[in-house]
Amino acid sequence: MGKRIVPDIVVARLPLYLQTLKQLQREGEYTTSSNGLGKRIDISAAQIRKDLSHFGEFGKQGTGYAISYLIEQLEEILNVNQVWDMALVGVGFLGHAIANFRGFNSHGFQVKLIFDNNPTVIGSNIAGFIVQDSNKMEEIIQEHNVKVAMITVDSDHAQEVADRLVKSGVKAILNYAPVTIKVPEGVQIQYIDPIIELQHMTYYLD
Amino acid sequence: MGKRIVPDIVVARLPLYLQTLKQLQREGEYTTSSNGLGKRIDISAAQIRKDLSHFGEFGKQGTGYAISYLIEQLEEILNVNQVWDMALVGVGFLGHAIANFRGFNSHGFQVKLIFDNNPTVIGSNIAGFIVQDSNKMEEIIQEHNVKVAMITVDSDHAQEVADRLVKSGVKAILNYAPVTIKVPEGVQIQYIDPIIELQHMTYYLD
DNA sequence: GTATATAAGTTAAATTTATCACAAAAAAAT
DNA sequence: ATTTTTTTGTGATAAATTTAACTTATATAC
Repeated sequence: MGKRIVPDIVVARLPLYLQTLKQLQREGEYTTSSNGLGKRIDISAAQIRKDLSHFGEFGKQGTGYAISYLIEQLEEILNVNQVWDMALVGVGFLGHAIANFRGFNSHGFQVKLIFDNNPTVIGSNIAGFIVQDSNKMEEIIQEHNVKVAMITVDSDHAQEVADRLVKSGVKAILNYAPVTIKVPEGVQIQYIDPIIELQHMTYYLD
Repeated sequence: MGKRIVPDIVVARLPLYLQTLKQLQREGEYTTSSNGLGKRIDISAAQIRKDLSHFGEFGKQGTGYAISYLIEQLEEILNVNQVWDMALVGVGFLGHAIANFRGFNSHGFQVKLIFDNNPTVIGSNIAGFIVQDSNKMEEIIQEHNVKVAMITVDSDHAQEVADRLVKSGVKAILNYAPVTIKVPEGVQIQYIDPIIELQHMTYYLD
């Protein structure tokens, strides 16, 4: 039946389900239920079942879900039954931390290219990668057919970098710069911004 | 009329409005409109007006919003017309990056305490702070009356650290560990997890 | 001075999202 | 072997959220 249109808010919850299933698996569990899974992450059992029902039938009445099977299925749905090469643009403290993060690999991603425009860091080795000149970004990204990128440059340069990434064929951008970026239709963008999250919380504090 | 109950989804958008208004201000603008603001961040003008209407009347027909005034008001609503001291627990690469991040200060936050359990880093100086022994976390956090904390320890220790933070009086936790954490009623929690965001995007890629 | 354009705040409508409740199926208990 | 319990997937219902439309006010153009 192909990929029907699924609400984005549903898609956004799938990675959390996947993460939690993997954790259950690490804890030695083999099966779980919409109820058991939901308790873990404070999501109702009905919602989990409804969400999954957009993609097929993965459970069994009376027993629930076979964890390894549901993981497989979710990985396929989310297209992480493969490893996406990523480009990282900007190697300040944050870029450094991301380059050295060992958590991507087992979840469908790996850093492949690192860029910066600062001559003092270009050519240096970070987490096993030679930092490349961001002037050659378009060329190198195209050559390596990289489709996913992370931006950790400062706010003033984030839009320009994003534009160049898009030109190079990048289709998904994770932006750490605290600024909204415009991308064309068909290019995905997500934001990571601690200040946004902190201010969201302080609303509820006195 | 006090603080009526405002949908959390509305509250979640306010920090983005604030961020964008500050940016407009840096660009030299003095006024904006729901339309102008919305265009920047791909949110409809009606939604911005509706969101703001939960908190009062901040604009003027015909002209729109005075940026500096709206910034002031949003800062008050979000309780960032003050500076919140923060504790940072865990000083790996990521903790390092956060400790050195210069962006918190102008948005209502500052790192005040840094903790780790690794004897080789305890006592060392990071971004001007002496890393403290996490065994003394409760005591020191209470003493400094810190209400906001960031967790950058590994997944296996995140819940335990969160529990101890809560015991110490922390009321808002920003968790960077890729695991869901349980906190009691009245304690705020938010997550930052690049893998979740990346997988959300790869759903839409082929 | 009058007409036109801009734009907030709000009420109503439309849409989206989440919950509920139940039939069907499997497993466990008696 | 039958009853009870667990649990899925789903259609119906309820709730939440967004959009649209409208009234009022201000500013600008003529």
